[in-house]
Amino acid sequence: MSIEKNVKRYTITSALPYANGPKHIGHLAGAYIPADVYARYLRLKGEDVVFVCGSDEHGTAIPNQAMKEGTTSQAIIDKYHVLIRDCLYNLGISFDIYHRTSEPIHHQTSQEFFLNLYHKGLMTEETSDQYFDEEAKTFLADRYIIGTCPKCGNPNAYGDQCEKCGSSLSPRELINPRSTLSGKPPVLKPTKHWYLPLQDYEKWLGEWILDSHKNDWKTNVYGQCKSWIDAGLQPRAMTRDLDWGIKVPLPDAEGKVLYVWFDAPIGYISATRALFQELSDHKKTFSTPQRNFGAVKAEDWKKYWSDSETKLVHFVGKDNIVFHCIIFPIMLHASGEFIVPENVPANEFMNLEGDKMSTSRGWSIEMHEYLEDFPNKPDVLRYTMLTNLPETKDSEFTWKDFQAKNNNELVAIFGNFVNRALVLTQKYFDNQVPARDALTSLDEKVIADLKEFPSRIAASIEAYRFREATAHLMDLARLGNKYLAETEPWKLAKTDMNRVATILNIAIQISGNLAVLAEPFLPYTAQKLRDMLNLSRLTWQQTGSADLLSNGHSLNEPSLLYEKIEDGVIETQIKKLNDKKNQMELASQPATPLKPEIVFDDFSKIDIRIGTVIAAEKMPKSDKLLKLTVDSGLDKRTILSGIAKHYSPEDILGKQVTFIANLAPRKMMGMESQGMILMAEDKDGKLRLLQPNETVAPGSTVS
RNA sequence: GGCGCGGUAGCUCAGGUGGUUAGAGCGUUGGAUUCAUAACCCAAAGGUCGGGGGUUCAACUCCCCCCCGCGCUACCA
Repeated sequence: MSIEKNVKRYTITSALPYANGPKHIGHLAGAYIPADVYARYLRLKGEDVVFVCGSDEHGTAIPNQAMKEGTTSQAIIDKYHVLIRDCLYNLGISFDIYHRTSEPIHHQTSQEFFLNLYHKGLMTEETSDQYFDEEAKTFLADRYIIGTCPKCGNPNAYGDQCEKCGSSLSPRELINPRSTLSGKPPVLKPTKHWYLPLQDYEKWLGEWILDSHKNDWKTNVYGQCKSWIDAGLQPRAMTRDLDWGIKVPLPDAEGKVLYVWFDAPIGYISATRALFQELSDHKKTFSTPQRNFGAVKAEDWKKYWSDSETKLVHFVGKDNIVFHCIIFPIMLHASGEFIVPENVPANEFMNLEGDKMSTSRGWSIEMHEYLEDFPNKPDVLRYTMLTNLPETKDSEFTWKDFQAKNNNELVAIFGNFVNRALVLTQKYFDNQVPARDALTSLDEKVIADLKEFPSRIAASIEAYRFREATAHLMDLARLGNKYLAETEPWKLAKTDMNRVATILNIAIQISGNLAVLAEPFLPYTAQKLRDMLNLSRLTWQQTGSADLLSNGHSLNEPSLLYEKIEDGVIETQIKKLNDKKNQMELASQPATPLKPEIVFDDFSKIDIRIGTVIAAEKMPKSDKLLKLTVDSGLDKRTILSGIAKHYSPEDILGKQVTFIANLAPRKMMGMESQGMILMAEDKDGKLRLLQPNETVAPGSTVS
């Protein structure tokens, strides 16, 4: 059972975007929009909240991207930091600071964190043999080593993963490894690294998550954590041999940096620290304070990370659960100086038009693309995402839905109600808020209903049910439309202006409430509506009232809050999406690099033959393996082949196949495979049989 | 295969600890209306709650088995 703690302040974090490229809108669904709603809501309530984020700029993928773009790591992070930051701000994500992990204060914070654990004896040292490029004089990150995959024979498998068969590898498993830096085979050299013994904290995690957060964490998050904890944790290296990152602050650690997943979450702390540093210095290099923090001292950041009366909430996507629920909390807990998160309301993924979003495959809507194509419409995207957040399972974004949400809800319900109320007031009362006369029971009921909305919306937000909260907001506009439909003030205008005055007063009060209550969800709309109503910023506590705007208060000229989106615009986007994907497929897949040269003798050692599949069945307990019996001309042999995802046993039965006949037998899943079937791999990873043009006798050799 | 999360109206999704006729929005159909960006408002049609067992007076809700989707993980010599 979780203990309700007395919350004095909130620290809200959104996952740090990795600055190796643009980010698509799926990220918004997980980490940014829900966090922003939460933060804006708390600020409206007057809570003491900081909302921090920043670019994650370390790790091997940054230098990788630099190589791809033919530039430096620094240039990459500078470019994408600015791009991502500006997109997030333009979408209304109200960070108090958007920092970056390349800043000195973050290096310092991370190093202090590391040293603290080190000096407490909480890190273990281990020396192991790692690949070293003698020419480049550097240890090679897993990704920088290419070799033959021991599992599928792909000659260009990376040291951490074979992209052909998808298996995760360690560099030592590669056959004939070579460095991508020099092309030479690397040599093994001993290197020392520092590990965090995660397994020592299993008991603590069990108590903290499994016992005390069983009821208040989302089931997907809790289940994921339980799965990890039950499986047992392993020591995890917190350092790497790399020249891009934060130096390990120890004397014997030349050429070593902190593991990017060690330093990245510390970025939340550094960002908070930088925020208070800038506030106390009256500088705004990275900070964009969203409220008046008053006079603060640089050390005040500590309250947001150390005080038990602070509620820490991490907003992340499901890919980040393990880091934010297991590894980072262990770091925080082990340090003895920091609080651990109160909740990690991770969302699932948002798919796009029926397929997974992916920047690299071109199946995505990038944030900057949206902002270019739909300038001044950040709220439409926010609304569409909010109504369809993947809170309990993967959800789906479609352009048609985007159009429908805009046209049928934002325009037809929200915008229309406000417009009706304002236009009628302009028409009958010269843009002055009319005074209410005697109330009918309907009026009283509407006023009573209105009063319920703030607490209803608040309850949903506080339970991290943002989709539901958004629906409640729209229901308030519905209440307004219904009220006007039932009272028909345009008819009464001919007979009873006192009645019209009463009705429009109430309609205007509902609009005023919308202006405040919409702020967490639709900040640009809220601003525009406040301007129209000539209303200053109010607090959440003031809402629910039917006296937000006083009698005689002057309104400004009404204008439309939203505009319709025509079919053509949507068709253009769908076409653009498909074009982008097709273009990516052609462009993004460079031919795999050439293998080192061989001589004829090397080739002739391989006995390649044609055989016929005379029996085929699924390998029990395996998703990937097919057990084939092949008539090789010489014998009938068993060959296990990892093609189950591409061919069913019926597909392949009776087919001629090309196989390596003299490969040493190898046991897999307890069964011996006597050879290897050759396959062509298409760009999308599909495997296709390699067959002779016309049928040949089983056992025919290939040369 | 193991583990986790899902599988509810045409579509996108809600449905603490089992209990009257299973909900919302959109879409569809019909009605009403004209203040409003032909929008709003009312109503109806539409679901054997993935399939099969079981527990119970009673299950969408608990248990078991199976099928499908997603994620992690193991096996694609």
